[in-house]
Amino acid sequence: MNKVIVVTGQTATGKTRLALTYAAHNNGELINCDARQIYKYLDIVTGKDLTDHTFYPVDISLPFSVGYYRLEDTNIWLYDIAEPSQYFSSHAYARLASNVVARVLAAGKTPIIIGGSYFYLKHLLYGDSFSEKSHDPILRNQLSAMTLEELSSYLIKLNPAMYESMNNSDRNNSRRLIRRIERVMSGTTRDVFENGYTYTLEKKLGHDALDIEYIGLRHEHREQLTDTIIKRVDNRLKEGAIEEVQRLIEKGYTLSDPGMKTIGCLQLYKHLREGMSLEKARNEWILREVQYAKRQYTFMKQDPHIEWRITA
RNA sequence: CCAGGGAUGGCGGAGUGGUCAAUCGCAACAGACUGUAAAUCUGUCGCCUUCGGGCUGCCAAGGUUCGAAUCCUUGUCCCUGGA
Repeated sequence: MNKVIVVTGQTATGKTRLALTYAAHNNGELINCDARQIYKYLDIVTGKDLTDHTFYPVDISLPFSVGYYRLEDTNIWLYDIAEPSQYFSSHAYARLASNVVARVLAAGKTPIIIGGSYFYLKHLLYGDSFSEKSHDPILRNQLSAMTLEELSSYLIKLNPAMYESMNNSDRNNSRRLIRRIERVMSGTTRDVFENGYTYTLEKKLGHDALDIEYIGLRHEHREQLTDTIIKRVDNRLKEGAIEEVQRLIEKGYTLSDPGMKTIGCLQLYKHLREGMSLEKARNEWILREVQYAKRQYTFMKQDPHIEWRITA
């Protein structure tokens, strides 16, 4: 039976280190599942673990530059697949990642999916729909001018059941309302997670069954989390995070580009362009990252398959 | 030492006699998550509670008033200008 290893969990828990150990013992290759490391030029801020910056492209005829880097004695896939200005989605991730998983399996190796973007992972492991209808930027743009009340009544008019199925939190979330409207208008109203937490990865790959080892790494408590993140942020600043963001600014990227909203990048942008002090930018970076780590665990702990481990 | 300004819940900051346990923002805590997810959104947020309500409360002490975070007196501390 083909083996697939998944290493997810909170940020700054040493996922890469663990994944590399797995790779060494299982003849594995790493597949990135980090929503920010998919962006080019965001290396230091997102903490890409690269020693050799030679990129080996592989054409899989999708509008992203898929390929791998060499890392220690293995390969790491799905770094640097999109421009910071490029729209990316969980759906695109699931397609790309399952393609790469198939490729690695075909080469007789063990795919090791690694990263803390649980929403992406959820789509890859449990998502069931590969609808060809993509997002509709024009529609989204039009809808984004509407108020919450207008969006709600519009959706109720289009499909009351769809609105009814939303919880209070989502009904106040204009992005979610817009996406529902978009789904209704494109006819993709089917539940992508209709099978709950039943793996759908096999089906996507056309494999019979996969032996999935699914690890989640988390911090023991808040203090440890905070300490680790402080060290990490200071380290990235030392490694040249500011200069990296400066280069992005010089390339012409602005806060309207998706990649620029990355934690750390955003704060350094404010420091470089909006007069925020470096100290304040640093503190906000740390804070946002800690908050993010907590959100990650809230989301992930619902997944019954994750085998949790406390990071050392 | 003189003149003026100010002290509000973990922080910032509204409120200038009743509808104030006190707008709002942040932080914190909990949660949501069907193509932006390191995103976006929701709930709680003085103490106690049988969730009806009860208690303490806006620097301190005293006073005015039916009633004070809000008015008066004194004290303490902070800020600005002048000696």
